[in-house]
Formats: sequence, C-alpha cells, structure tokens
Amino acid sequence: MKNNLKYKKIRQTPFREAVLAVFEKHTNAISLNQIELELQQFDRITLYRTLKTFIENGIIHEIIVPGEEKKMALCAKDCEHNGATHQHEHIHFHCKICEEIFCLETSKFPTIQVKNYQIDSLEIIAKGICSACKNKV
Amino acid sequence: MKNNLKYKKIRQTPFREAVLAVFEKHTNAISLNQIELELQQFDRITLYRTLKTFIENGIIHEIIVPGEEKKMALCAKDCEHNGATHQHEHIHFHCKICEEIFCLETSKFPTIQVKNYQIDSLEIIAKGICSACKNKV
DNA sequence: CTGTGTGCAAACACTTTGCAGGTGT
DNA sequence: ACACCTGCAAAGTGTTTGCACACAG
Repeated sequence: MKNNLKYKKIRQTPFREAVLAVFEKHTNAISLNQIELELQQFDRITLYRTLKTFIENGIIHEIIVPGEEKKMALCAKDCEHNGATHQHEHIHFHCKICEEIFCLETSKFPTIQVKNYQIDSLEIIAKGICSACKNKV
Repeated sequence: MKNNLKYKKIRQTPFREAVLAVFEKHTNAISLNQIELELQQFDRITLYRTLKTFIENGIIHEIIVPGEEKKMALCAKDCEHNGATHQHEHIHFHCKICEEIFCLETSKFPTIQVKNYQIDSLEIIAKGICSACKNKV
C-alpha cells in the first residue's frame, strides 16, 4: 500500500502521500470537504490537482449520487481505468440513513443485455440501508 | 404530454413550457449547455430554478457520469420521486463513441442482494456502444 | 540536471440569494 | 387577489490557469 504511488509511476511527494493516507484511513467514500478537514494544512489548488492526478492514474475514483455531494474512494488494485472512466466489479452502496457511500464487493455482479447495444461495463449505485444503520433500528 | 405541467400540479408558464419542449425534442439526456443553446432567449437564473423545480416534481432527472458533464432527461410517467432521489426501472446507457446518454427500458432489470444490506433501488449506468454508432462501423 | 509538483495570486465559471415587479389560477 | 414565477443585481462558492520556485528522480 505504501508504495502505491511509485507503483503507479507517478511522483511520490509528501503532499500526495498525505492525501493518500486520508483515503486509506476510510473504508467508505469521502467528499472533498472530509479530505480538507483531515489534512492539517494544505493548499486547495494543489489538492484539486492531486485528486485529478489520482483519478487519471487509477488510484481513486469518483462516485456521484444525483442530489448529493461528489465523493471519492480508493480504487481496487486491479482497476482498469482510462482517464476518468474507471471499471470496477463492485457496486456503490448509498445508505439513505447515514448517507455514506460504500464500495461493496459482490460475488454475483449482474450482466445486462439490450438488443443492438454493446454493453462493456456497468456502474451500479444501490440505495438502501447499510448494515450498521440496520442494526441500530 | 402538453399538459405535463398541469398534471404535475405546478404552474404552467411560457418559460417552463419552452424548457419542457427542449426535453421533449430529444430522446437522449441533455446537458445544461445544450438546453441553453436551444432556448432562443432566456435568463440563466430562471433556468436553474426551473430545472430544480422540474427535478423536485418528478418531471426530469439527473444523470451524472463521472468525468462527464451533468445531463438531464425526462422522467417516465410513473417515476417515483422524492426530492432529488428518483426511481426508474430503466438503465442509463453511456455511449463511449458519441458520448450521448440514453434511457433504456429493459425487460430484465436486475436485482442484487448483499448480506446485511437492505437494497431498495438500483441506479445503473451502462457503458458501451449505442446502436447508432455500432451501425456506423 | 530536468521535468514535474507546489503554492500563491488572480481569473473564471457556476450557482444561489434577495427583491421588485409581473403573471397564472 | 394572492401566491408563485421571473428577471435583474449582487454575492457566494467552486474550480481553473499562470507563473516562479522547490523538489523528486
């Protein structure tokens, strides 16, 4: 994990490692605001550029639920990516109670076929109640 | 179709009808820019408010593909909506060639189960090649 | 040493808010 | 008549660009 940056062939700098550390601390997707809160001192412009670099290099991916704040999460090690287009065999789960977003591995990732359309990949956002919130009720 | 606004119990005004007409002219999802280009003369602030009203009243819904411009499309007649959260039994298809987004009805909308998680609805974005682009090759 | 990353300033784009007047029902 | 919609102005927020310097490889 520590050598993620070197592995991805982008320069290893203290700032990038700090941003990466924030992501590694969370199991769920985090927003720009959350990242800023956890970086003790930072330059917002550099942060924007760092995130852009991370996305382009398959280190993190964006998850956007309409009407919600944009969030980001670490990619799986084997993420196929091409610019901002990422491909993961997991679903994004959006809890309507705690509003967190989790990346869930699922054994039975569905496939869909539509006549005349060639479908290469699926991005799935599931909405419902996460295990933690379910147990609280 | 013409009485969509009245049906939805929101006020019928010339501007809203003009915006609605733009949506009805397209079979695919359109961006804010595309709407602006097709309205001959308009006030951007009013347009923002109109779109917000449309989304809240289940007339249109947003589709956001990471790394792409936000787009919007007409809802199906029976769209269950609650604020910005919409529920459709169709998938959003994103063509990687023409970059258009289409709402596709599909007979076999999948269901997913994940242990300990309660899944209420799925939003699915499929990427690939649409029928029109496929035929051009 | 060379090319890339960083941090500051400034510009730019996007979106929201407040309010006076107009308009639909 | 009343409540809501519109359009203008202004402010607020988010994001990008340019440039000089610092730093990683």
